[in-house]
Amino acid sequence: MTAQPTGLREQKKQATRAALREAALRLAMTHGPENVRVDDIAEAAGVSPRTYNNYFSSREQAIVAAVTAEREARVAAAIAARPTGVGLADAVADAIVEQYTDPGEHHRDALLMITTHPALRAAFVDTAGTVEHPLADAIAHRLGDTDPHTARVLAASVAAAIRIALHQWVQPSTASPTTSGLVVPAGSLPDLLRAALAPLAPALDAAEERARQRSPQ
Amino acid sequence: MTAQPTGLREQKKQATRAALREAALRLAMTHGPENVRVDDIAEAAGVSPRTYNNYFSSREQAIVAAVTAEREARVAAAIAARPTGVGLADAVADAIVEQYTDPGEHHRDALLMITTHPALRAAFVDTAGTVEHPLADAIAHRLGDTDPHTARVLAASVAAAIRIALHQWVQPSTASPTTSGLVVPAGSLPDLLRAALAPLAPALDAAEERARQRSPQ
DNA sequence: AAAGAAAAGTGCGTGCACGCAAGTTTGCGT
DNA sequence: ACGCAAACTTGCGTGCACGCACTTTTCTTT
Repeated sequence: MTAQPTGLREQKKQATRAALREAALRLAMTHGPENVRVDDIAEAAGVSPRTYNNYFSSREQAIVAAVTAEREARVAAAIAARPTGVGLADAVADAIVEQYTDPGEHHRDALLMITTHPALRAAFVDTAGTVEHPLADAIAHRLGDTDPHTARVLAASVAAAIRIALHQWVQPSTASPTTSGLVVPAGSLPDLLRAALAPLAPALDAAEERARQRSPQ
Repeated sequence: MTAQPTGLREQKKQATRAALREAALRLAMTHGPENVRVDDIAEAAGVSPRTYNNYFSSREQAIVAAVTAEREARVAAAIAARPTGVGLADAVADAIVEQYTDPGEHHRDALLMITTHPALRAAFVDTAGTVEHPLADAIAHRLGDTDPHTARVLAASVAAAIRIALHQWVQPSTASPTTSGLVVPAGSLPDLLRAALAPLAPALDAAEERARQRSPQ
């Protein structure tokens, strides 16, 4: 699915993209994000500044992309990989948690830099929106490819939930005890993700149920 | 709620904001959006270009704001106004449809301009995100103000659904018949909104049910 | 293999977003 | 009424995003 033009052209494009985001991260780590201009990144990656802008529409995006690279596609693949027996809500939650838990390994210090710089934080949180389209495809396929509209709404909602979880995660923990007394002190990302996705479970399962009724067996 | 600093200061601020967005719309309508610079808008509104940027962070935002002004607050108020008897999902859907149906009246030609210019279209669709915070407050209040996290996720999901509906609405109608044969040919905005919100109804109602169980009566 | 189409890279120019450090207005306490 | 502190406005400078036209590279067709 989603046919790949697997040519030399696409290869080079991905190579350029990777070179750009890695150069961006490396320079940001060494000199600090404020002291890196796009010209520097472009030069380090061996392309013109204009080409840089053909790949990333903001400086922060390039830096953050080095940490979140390809995550979107992996999420979609992970959902597709879940056995059809498990419910849609669980399949989505498990796949997302799986893909969002690990990746900080090699980039632990990079994540620290991101969380300490507001502009990078915003860009990082915004990466949640990137999963929307792959996610919509994955959900639609799982719902039997009838009514892609529902899948799209659900995917957008899931993306929004992810965004909220990321937002809470990178927040400098303003653990303000509300009147209810119940405070979630910015826990681990997996917990935040599951907590954010939980309210959507009824919608996901209901959609699955409707799809099942429509095409029985 | 949401105390207003009701001073002369706030008054002037709102006046400036209104002057800016109306100037932006007027100039865009007469000269075309491409031929309007922020300096022109600022001059027409009687402020400096720098002040303009204190109110709007993009040129398109100012133009679009003239059409979508205050809609967010009105949505929140409309939800609060629904009787507590009606279910949360219906309350939200009704309030949103109510606030998104009418407003094009005085701005019919403005909307035509927006839909015909890609940059304005994007800005217009992005206004959906603005309702998120007021919406979260309204939903949280309706859920009894316990666990604001759920309300936030639901609000973000609703905002995402609105965004999708707006996107479909302003789309130049690529009515591609899918394999299922069932095609929604970019209908009226109320219909699109209800269709986009429908998949979220189970989640909204489930949250309401949980809130009811938690604090019975 | 050669030519033509398609797509990616590049240089340039323009308008813009935004940090910063003033200057100006509003609000509040006494 | 006075004056101080906070909020809003403004000018300036810097780096940036992006449209456009053009060159270079890759893919396709014959």
